[in-house]
Amino acid sequence: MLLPRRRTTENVSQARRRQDRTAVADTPRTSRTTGRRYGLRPTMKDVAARAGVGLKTVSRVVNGEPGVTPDTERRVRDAIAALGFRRNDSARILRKGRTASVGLVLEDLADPFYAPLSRAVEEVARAHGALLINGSSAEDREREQELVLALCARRVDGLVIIPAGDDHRYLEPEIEAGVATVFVDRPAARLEADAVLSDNFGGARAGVAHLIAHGHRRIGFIGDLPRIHTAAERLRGYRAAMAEAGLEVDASWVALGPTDPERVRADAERMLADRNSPSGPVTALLTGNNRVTVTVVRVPAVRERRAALVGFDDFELADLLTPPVTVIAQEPALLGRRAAELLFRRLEGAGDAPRRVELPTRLVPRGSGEVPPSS
Amino acid sequence: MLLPRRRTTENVSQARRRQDRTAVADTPRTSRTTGRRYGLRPTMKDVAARAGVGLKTVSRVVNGEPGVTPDTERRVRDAIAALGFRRNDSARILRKGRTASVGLVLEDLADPFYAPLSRAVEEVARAHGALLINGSSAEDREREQELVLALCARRVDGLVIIPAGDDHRYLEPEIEAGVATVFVDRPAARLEADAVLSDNFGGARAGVAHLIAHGHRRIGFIGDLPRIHTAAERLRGYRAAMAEAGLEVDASWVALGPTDPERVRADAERMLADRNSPSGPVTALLTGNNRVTVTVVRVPAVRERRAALVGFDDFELADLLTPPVTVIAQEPALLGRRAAELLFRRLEGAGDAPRRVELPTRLVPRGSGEVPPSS
DNA sequence: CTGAAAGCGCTAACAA
DNA sequence: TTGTTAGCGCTTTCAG
Repeated sequence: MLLPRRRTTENVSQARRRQDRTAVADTPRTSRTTGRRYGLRPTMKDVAARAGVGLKTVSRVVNGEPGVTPDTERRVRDAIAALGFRRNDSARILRKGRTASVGLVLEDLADPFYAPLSRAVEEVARAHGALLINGSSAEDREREQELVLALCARRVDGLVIIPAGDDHRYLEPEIEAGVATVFVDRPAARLEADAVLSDNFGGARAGVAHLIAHGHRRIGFIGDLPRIHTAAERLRGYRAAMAEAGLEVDASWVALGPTDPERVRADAERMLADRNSPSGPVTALLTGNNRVTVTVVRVPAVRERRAALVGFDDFELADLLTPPVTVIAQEPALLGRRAAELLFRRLEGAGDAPRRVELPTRLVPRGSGEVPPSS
Repeated sequence: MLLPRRRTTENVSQARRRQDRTAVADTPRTSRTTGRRYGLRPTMKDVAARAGVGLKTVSRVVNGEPGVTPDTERRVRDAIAALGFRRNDSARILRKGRTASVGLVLEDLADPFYAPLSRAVEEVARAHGALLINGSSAEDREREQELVLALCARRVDGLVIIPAGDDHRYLEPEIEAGVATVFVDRPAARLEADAVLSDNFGGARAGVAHLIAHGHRRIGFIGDLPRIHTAAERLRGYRAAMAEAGLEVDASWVALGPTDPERVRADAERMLADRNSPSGPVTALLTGNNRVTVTVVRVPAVRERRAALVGFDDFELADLLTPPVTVIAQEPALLGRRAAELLFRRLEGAGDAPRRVELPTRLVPRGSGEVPPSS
């Protein structure tokens, strides 16, 4: 060993010069202002050397552990400030095993429905001193799995997942290895795991019942891809309400698919004008989520109150549109908060059976859902 | 050393039993399905032992390095699958020095302006194989610093920051240590650093000039907190346009403050009805960001076209309101993309002087900004 | 109150 | 082609 023993005055540069002999020459840049080398970080050892104390003493000061005299502490703090030391959490994590971070996997960071959800998760994580690492699956199963496993390799303590995939058995070894996992908005597939969901079935059923109560008999449903749990549940709610009212559902009244505006608009216009349908065009629509709704509100028949509309999910400014949009409101922030709280309860050791939490939805009548059927 | 030397058949449980003698009893739970212990992860050493190969061979297989016979590789892969091994990236990061992750600090994950921005950053990060760690500052300087330093302790390779603070010198040691940093939406304060901004001054000036061109002389400005760079720049643009038209600005026409709806509504209504102002109430408003705008569109005078409105920032459904809202549009996704691209260019070694990129804004006339002044 | 030594799980360098 | 050794920077243990 060439390393000096203790209480030496070896500094960062000296220490690193040693290392440089073996290190890859990683574009060595130099600070224009201080002349200090870029990319070189002082370590606790450097701080210890500079302060003339042992390594462990520095560790104690950095972590606020007791048992350090004020004078020693001051010397250490001075050295830390002089060197610009910042603890390397990678090493800490490696040693401690816990990362104090949780992963969040959702479909699209920019979807206004998920924004409050992720903010809520972040708030809870922050309250527990954890960082949030997140990524979007873009509704792609492979990308979801890739992301989740990357987060597991980072050894996040826990995961909050809005699943895109339809088989989550790949998570079994991770969960067994101790990664707490909570699914939100949609349940896990082929895996027993905690889930926090909205009452999608009941919400959709209530929305359709509302339209029926306002005289509609021919009601269309435009929803998301059928493999998405929420889309399937809402369709089920739609069918249940129709059946309960003794109404048949014409196959042309149901359109599921991607939520891109062209597809949605085409389906809405077809349903509202369909002369080929045996029973004529629909007089009302239930839209399956906020992306679908904000497209359908642009359809002339809806704007001109020739067709009724109830949208799943509330959205900003819904009450200022013409007509104001009646919605089935979820509470995305609450979904996120409950999921994150459940996650941290698991991390604190709660080991009871996987739980399924279902949050109620709320019908908010604003006008578009109370438009009477046009003959 | 008690450790068996090589090609032993020691397995995870045996290895961990050793460890257990010293480990903190960390709520040892047991899987209900497999009986395997929770929280214990096989390591490369375990895999090597099981496959009957050396540690480095496992490393080669896991990292796709060449120089492993297909047969050996298969044995290693079998062992990996049997053990449910997943590489521990903490250790990898510690050794390699690079984390393949970037940090994003913004004001509020749920603000619709920042959502596309963060999505864009994520897309670019993903394209470069990096994970995104993010957090919100909630417009609080201390929380920003806390977050940024936590990310630095994690040794993120780079940072994209929407700053809330007014002094970023605390970042100097980090930047010198090699953390690439790009500010977006707002520049760094007291620090030379890359920044990607919108033309806030020019945008606001164009918006006010637009109102003046439509006959308005008494124009109010409702903006965000004056310490926020964008708010200050937009106010400056407002004043410039007024001055260029030879119009005096009454002190009561400018209101800066937090964007909570109560404050904003009160200011708007005061300005639009102010009989105390020497020159009478304003006939038009420039709102300083999307949060302010969505509150002001609810004010009766605006809805009834008794006052004109131009809003800074475009927002979803702006064109469907009554009247449709004229806006000065930024491109939040482009801001994010350019910032992230600049960041990765820095990470790839671009060492030229800090750059300041300014993106143009675009006036989108839709109706509310073309309302003539009411006498 | 303080510090030396061991080792977290991985990768880099160097043998064999 | 494969394996051995020496750390990465920290925390833990245990001895002063």
